[in-house]
Amino acid sequence: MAASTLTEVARLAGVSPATASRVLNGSARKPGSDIAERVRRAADSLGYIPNAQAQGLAKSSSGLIGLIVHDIADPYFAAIARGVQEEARLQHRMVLLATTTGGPQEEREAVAAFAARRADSIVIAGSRSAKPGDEEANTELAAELDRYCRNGGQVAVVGHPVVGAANTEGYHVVKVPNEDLAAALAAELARKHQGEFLIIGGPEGLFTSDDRIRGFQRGLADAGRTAAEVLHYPFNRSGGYEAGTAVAQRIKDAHVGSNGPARLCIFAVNDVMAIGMAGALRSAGLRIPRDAAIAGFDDIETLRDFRPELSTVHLPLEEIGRVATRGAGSTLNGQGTLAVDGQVTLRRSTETPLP
Amino acid sequence: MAASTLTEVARLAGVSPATASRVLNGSARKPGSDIAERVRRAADSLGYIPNAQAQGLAKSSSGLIGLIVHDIADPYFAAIARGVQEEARLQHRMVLLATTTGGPQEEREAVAAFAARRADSIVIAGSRSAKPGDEEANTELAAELDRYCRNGGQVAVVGHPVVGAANTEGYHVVKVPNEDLAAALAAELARKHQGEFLIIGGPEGLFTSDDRIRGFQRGLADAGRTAAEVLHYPFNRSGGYEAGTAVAQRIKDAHVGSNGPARLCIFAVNDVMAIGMAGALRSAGLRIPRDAAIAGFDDIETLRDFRPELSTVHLPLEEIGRVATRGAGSTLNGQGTLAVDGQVTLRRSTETPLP
DNA sequence: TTCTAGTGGGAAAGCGCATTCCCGATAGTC
DNA sequence: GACTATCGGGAATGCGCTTTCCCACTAGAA
Repeated sequence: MAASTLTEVARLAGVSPATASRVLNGSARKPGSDIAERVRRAADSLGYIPNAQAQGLAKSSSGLIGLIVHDIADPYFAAIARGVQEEARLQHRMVLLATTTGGPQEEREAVAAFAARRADSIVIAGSRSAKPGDEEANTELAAELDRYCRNGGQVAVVGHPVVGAANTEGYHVVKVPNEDLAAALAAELARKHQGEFLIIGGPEGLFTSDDRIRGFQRGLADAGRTAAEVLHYPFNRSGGYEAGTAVAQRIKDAHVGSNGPARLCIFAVNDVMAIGMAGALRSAGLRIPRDAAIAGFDDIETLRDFRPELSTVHLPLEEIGRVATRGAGSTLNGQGTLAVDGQVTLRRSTETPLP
Repeated sequence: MAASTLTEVARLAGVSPATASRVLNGSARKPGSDIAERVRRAADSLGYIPNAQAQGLAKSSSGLIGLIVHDIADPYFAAIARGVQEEARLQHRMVLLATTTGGPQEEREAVAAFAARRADSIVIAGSRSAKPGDEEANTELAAELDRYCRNGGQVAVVGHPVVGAANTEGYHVVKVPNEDLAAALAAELARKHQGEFLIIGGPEGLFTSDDRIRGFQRGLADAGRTAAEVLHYPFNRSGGYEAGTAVAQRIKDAHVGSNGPARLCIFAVNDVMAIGMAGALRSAGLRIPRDAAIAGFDDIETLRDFRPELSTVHLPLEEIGRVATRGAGSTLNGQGTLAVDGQVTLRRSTETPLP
């Protein structure tokens, strides 16, 4: 038994397919109530489910929202995804998920796939990158997005515009003030922290990472401190852990002469890296904040149960997901920049330990 | 400018739409290489992207996999989603996401929406429930699934069959031996733990929770221990926290007379509840494992960085997602039960503290 | 009464594609 | 060389639905 069609419903109700369509799927024209009732009963008894593909084809719109993340199991993306999902539900749309661990090339494929499915809008949450090898892929991604927009699609990018993307109508950017927030964080930390600073960044060329690094350095400079050394590691927990093992050795070495330099303050450009870092330091027998201070960025939900409580910059992740989806959902405001704000949040990991 | 169509490509290449279709979208018949080349060039120059909706309509299949979870930001579901996503990519399909915080009613809607989109298969990861008010909704959900299967859809349910679902062809269950694993956990804990046991469960009627409770009790009984008291709270972190505040008071009261009873051992039926519980106890000034032992279930990735290290039952969550997707992807093995296994994993949270 | 405006329903034309069927041309067989 | 199989391409149909256009009919105005 194949799923029953609108035509079958119409026949059973003794009306034309046109009328059945008008009754069952909101149309401007409302058929008479007796007829409507008859159609509805017929649909019910047949267990009619409209074929969204056919509807989409006829109306050329699909009720689909494409979401691109690097890794859905990363708490950062998961939180954004939750926001997207919420807003999508409000708009009676469904979310189409794509994960792209592998950079612009995969993102381009995802955009093409979404375009093929005629998604109404696309939300790109993964961070943009301008790594040396990625120029071409980035250009292609931009071209793909451009084409998608010109065909009436709506795009919202979280954090940073896609390199080289034309400022087409339908192209939105959810602006996250990464740089300013990182600067504010640095300012706060500089106030209460006398020792050196160390920055653990993602790969060079990753905008989110670069912005935060730049901001942090600016904050330090404004506070009259010397620039911090920057280490580059993968932009995930493993990267943080890796960095941590290296840093742990340094810290120990520094302590050798005893009466060593003041405690190091480490800024990891996102929370998962900070968590990895903390894990590595702990494995090495170091304690936080006793032997080093650590701060992260994002304020992912995981931090709630992480100890020591991690200083970070709070970002309204779900809200970001909602805003992006909303922005990409209504063509009303045309192109434009949507903004969200964050907040420096100091916790125990950067407190000065009692002597 | 609207997206270009196959017909336009064909015209530009000077061939019929049929030929263009055969060239661009893998057909059994391969047109001559010169013609193929011409078509491909035409498609390229027009930036042709096939309309998946139309393809789906014509072929009546969509390349879509529907995934139903309670909350995509919950680490448990996020991990499963990652597995589903991986496998979907292998199958060149896309994942359609639905979150249903609200029980069978919403799940039914999600299934209907997936059916409307003609998803090739559906993976249901949220746990089944048989709460008193849910009978009707459950019946409807079962009916909806049944209809979906009869129309050729493939369904994979994680953990527990949907109540009342007919054993239709195309209906798969990924069996998780919750009960046995919980029993094994209880056995291990009974060996090293002398004091009383306490079980923090989810709402009554939630199968996953009930199975684990039953298993744990059985394990205790087999070890000659008296049955544990069971408390019911919401099946998430908040539920665990709530339970924790109540339990903290008990523990303190018990200690009042000093020389009180042996340390309590708490089994929370999933890790997020265990984490919430641990958080509440810590807030109340209690320490783990000094003042109480805690064990969870699932071994979510978050545990890796949680302290104290939580004893739990390891479940291969990503693998579960993959297996479910695979099972629901190939109609080869027909209906049937797919199995995964877990492993009791004892860590510090249930160790006996040094006196 | 006659004409117009308005109303409610149906017929039919797509939406973009896959696919069946058909047909001309070429190759192969005796 | 006549006949059949095979191949490569095109015409046409249909997937299930929306929407425009058209028509019959009723009601109101002159």
